[in-house]
Amino acid sequence: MIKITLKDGSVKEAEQGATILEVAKSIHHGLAKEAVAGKVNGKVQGLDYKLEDDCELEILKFEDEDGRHTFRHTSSHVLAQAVKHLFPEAKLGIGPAIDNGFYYDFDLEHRFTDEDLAALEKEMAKIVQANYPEERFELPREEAIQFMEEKQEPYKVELIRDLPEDAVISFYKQGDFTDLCAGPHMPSTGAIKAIKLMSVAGAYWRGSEKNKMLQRIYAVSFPKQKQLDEYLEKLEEAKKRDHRKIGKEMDLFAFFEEGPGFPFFMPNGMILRNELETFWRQAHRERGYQEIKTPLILNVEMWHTSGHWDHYKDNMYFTKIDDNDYAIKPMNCPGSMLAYKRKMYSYRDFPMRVAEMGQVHRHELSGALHGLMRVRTFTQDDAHIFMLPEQITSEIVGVIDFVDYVYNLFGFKYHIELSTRPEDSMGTAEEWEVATNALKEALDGKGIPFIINEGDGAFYGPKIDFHLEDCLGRTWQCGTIQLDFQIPQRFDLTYIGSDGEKHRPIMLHRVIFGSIERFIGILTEHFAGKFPLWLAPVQVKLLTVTEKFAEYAEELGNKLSNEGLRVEVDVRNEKIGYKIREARNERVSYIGVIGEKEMESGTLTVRSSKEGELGTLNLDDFIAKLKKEIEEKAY
RNA sequence: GCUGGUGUGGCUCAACGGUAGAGCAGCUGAUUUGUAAUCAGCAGGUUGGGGGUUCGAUUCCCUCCACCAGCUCCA
Repeated sequence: MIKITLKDGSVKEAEQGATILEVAKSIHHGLAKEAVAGKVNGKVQGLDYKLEDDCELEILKFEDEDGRHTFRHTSSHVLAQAVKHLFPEAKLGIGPAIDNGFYYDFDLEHRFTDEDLAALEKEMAKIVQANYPEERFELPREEAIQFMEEKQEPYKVELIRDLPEDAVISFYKQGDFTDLCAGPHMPSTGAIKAIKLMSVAGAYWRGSEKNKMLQRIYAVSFPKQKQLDEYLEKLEEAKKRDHRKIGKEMDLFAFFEEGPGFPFFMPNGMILRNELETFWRQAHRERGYQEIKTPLILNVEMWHTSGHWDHYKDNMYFTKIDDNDYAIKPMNCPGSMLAYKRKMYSYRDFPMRVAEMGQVHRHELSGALHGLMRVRTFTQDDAHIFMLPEQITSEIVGVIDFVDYVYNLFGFKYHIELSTRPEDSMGTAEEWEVATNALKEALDGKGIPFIINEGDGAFYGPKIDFHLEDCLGRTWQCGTIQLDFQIPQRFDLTYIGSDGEKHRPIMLHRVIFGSIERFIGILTEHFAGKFPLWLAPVQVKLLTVTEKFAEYAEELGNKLSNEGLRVEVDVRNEKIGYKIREARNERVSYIGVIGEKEMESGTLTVRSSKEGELGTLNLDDFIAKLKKEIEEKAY
């Protein structure tokens, strides 16, 4: 007998060699029914995995992330099997589970159409119906290669060849289909009751644009049809929050064919933007930042000095002035370096925090543009912090806290990534290591979890990235902290130390919002257009029941307006239901209805976009409520 | 940039080898109305641009542009 410690801490005895499924059955019949995999001493295993020693065991259901991955990984094999049935000439790429589903890559001359996807769904249903058991087997390297060569799967052969010498090479067989796979898998294909093939997209083999582009089929699967229906419904709901849709509906911003990737901000959008900037300036003043503004265009020589010419010119726009070459800035740092160099500094001046709302232009690939999230001109809420070596950690921590404060203000969830040295970079390995460690230590010191994003740093230094989610759960980098030993060298920045000698300052680049444009995109989707009151383009809209009350409504409107509130008054000769409907569609924060009883009692009947009906309030109470809400930046 | 898809009045969409239609929005008039659409009338489009096939193209073909999904890239 072996001892199995379960997730709740209880200990269960079982015969040596018992499978996870058998243990699940012995705990509860229902649990065994829902089980999709197990976690043995922290490692995910299939339900048929035999427990040989004392261990910790967690039974995984579809609701558990690891369980869901196993379920969908098996789903991807079902997809591949279906494709092989219908398109035997298709060559297999890879087919992993991802956060919200799974995909499989195929190399195939024929292009998958919507009709093909429908046919594949049917074929997959047959495979599920057949309930093929998943049979695992291992092969030595040469045999494995030979096996896949015989099946004419060149991509699989390449994968096997690239596996480390000592790797166990395993395969999973389900009916007439066998795939190279580390597993684990479901015991059989039968549990995958609901499958939806979502889309086909091109994807480079192994993620490199130098390789052939394969066809990737994205899909989702669930144990129950109902779960799939709910998922699809949720997706539809999420799409209603899309900032491109809401931006149009609320008239916040616009794009025109004349300027792809160049957003126009409309009056309502400018209110949001200006409120954000006002808040930003105040918050920076409180934290000891100065503010500057540097030009959009500087000569090309300077971009050689900064290193941008060598490492970034494909993303830059250029222009000529009097036959001399100039570039439009893609980043604010070089301008900030010139500003720094205008005078001498003492170590006593440090840390020196210099902020800039800087508009930059970058040539992004046409296919990468996405509403306000990725544009070709955007405003970074930039700052450069010049400091002494011993100030590095406290400054980084200060910025992390600043970002956290701002994101919490909106109730954002975020995750942090640490991006390390890219292939195309400046500086020595030692400098990169020191800089990377400084960032890492600051995060570790605060006990903040982060993931490492290898090779994704800026060309001049490693960075901490703060990622926020959009309506579909896609994440976008917003805040970033970048430690830079390179650009201060290139511009020969100095300060006078306590020893009277010249030294090189350490510099930090950082943004909080990241880009105002992207941040507004995220805000819009996060709040579905129902912005916190302090940001709302229209805070109050007064609606008259009939034209009789127009004069009184205008008078109230003026009073509210004089209190600094953004007010509109709708005195049109329309039914009150119609006006309410319209105001709601405009996502006005507070709707005030004014009719006979309100005029007599000097009140208004209020409806909040977030709280619904609030009843009848007198004007002073209403103003006080709104002012408090604005003051608190409540959301 | 790459792969696939889409492009019809301000918005959402219909039609289709025979020269475009609806709803909403807009304008005009009537209605004076109590919590998500009052009624009627009017106006609005060289069907993304260019080229080709055809007696005839919005429809078929080519090309360019933009947008959407994904890849690559990134704030």
